[in-house]
Amino acid sequence: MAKDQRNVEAITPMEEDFAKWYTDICLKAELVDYASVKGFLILRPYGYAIWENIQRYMDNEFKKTGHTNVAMPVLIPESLLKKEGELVAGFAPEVAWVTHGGSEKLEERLAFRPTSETMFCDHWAHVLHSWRELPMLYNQWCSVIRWEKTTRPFLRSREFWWQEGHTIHETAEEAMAETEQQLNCYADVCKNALAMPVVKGRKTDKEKFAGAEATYTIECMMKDHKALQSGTSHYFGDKFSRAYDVTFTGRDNKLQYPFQTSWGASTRLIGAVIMTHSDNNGLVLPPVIAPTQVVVVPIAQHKSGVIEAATALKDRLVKAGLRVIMDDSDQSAGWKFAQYEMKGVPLRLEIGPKDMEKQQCCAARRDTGEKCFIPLAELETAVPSLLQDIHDNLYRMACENLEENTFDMTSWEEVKAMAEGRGGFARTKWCGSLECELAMKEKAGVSSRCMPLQQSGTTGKCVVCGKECTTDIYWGVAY
RNA sequence: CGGGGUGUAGCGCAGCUGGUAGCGCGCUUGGUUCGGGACCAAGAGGCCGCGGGUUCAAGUCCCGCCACUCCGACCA
Repeated sequence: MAKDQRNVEAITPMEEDFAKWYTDICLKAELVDYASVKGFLILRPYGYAIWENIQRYMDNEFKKTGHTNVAMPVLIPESLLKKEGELVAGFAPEVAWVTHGGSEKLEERLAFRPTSETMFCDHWAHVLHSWRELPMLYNQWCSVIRWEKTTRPFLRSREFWWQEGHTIHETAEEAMAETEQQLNCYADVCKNALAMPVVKGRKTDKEKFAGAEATYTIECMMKDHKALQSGTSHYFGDKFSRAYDVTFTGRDNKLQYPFQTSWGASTRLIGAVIMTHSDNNGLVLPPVIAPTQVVVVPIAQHKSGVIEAATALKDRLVKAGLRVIMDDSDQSAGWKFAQYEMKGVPLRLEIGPKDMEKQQCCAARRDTGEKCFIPLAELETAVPSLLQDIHDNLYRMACENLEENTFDMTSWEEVKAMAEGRGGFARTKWCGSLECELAMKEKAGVSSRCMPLQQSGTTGKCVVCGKECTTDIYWGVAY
């Protein structure tokens, strides 16, 4: 009836079709729109506001550890891009090229950056002279283009927005420490801002970044038990320095090559947040990144004093430092409830004539749907504390999902059964050979996610070949 | 790149065997409503994805293309 008439507004339940559920949320929570070029996205105001909050939070963290922001050009001359062989080989199939300037054909093709290592190296080759100038701790916020074959909002698009940190250091140890520090930074951001637990680990040679000596990753588990790589940190050694001839005079007065890192996290994090917390009523946002943390809905707003009471509520919370809106539009209260649930607003406050009499308002949590009454006198303490509870609860539920769907396994047959069933992460022993890694993909249908930083230290048998080995590794089906 | 699905109003769709479009939601205006997706009335809104063909006549049949989407392969 009324419900049926509203079907247009409803989203596909995740149990029915997880992929459809996901894109429904992206569109109906008004995060994105499809652009006119395949694989390109428009971040709508609400989606961009989420990204801005993630950006602000991360940028602040980067600055705490001495990083500064820079801006590099979007175009890379072909000759520059090709100086480091592995990087070119890795990215060649997905580089977009500019071939004309106005009506004239260019002498040399220009690549739209798929990542900016080459330009940072080129720049450092110009400006770096002495060990005294090290380390150089740079970051840039930008978009990059990779010509992906299949695309999905936030998870894989041909253009995406991200930050890429690039640093050079005097010693390998320092660069390694930086790589690790930034991996931990990402994990902390996930926990404290996005309420997402991660598995920290190192990628196998097969899965590591083109040209890197070591790639570290944070892997998240989505509600469908698939893995999403949500951030990476790379250690390059002096490989790029040598390829691009970046040198400095060391303390010993000899010419040396600096050691380099890069690390990145993108708008994919928004996809991760969606698939970690959201439900069949729509988006669920952690309070730290929610553009609107509290929505005030006046009830029976035509009655005298209600709008004023709702406005006062909003003003007090804004003054307390929260992001709050009050919706006195002509929609029915029920419509507003559903609408702000769709948009993932963490907390809704209702105030009507009955509440005004009792000097209270009604609070409804987005995460659990629970309602409670807050005495108006306690507003400024009760609301922030509720928001904190919501964050903690989201994190706790995401941890449960990760833990309950991570399994210790000893044979590829078990892993296969899991992958084909409810999914999840399989934690096994691995001998370290490419053959066994490939076999897991072929036989069990999973790819290696990472070798967790926390290794058990025990000895066991490789999940494929049965050889004695010590390395713990995670496998899963990935986005 | 391979396989499937879908393109008709802003959104979701109907339109059987050809006769140049319809429903619901949304939108606009006015009124009554408001504690879980309100109701009444009057309106506005269409190169039926694009290009060819067949036909007196094409949303409908045929061919080609494009876009979106799902599943693989590939892939930060």
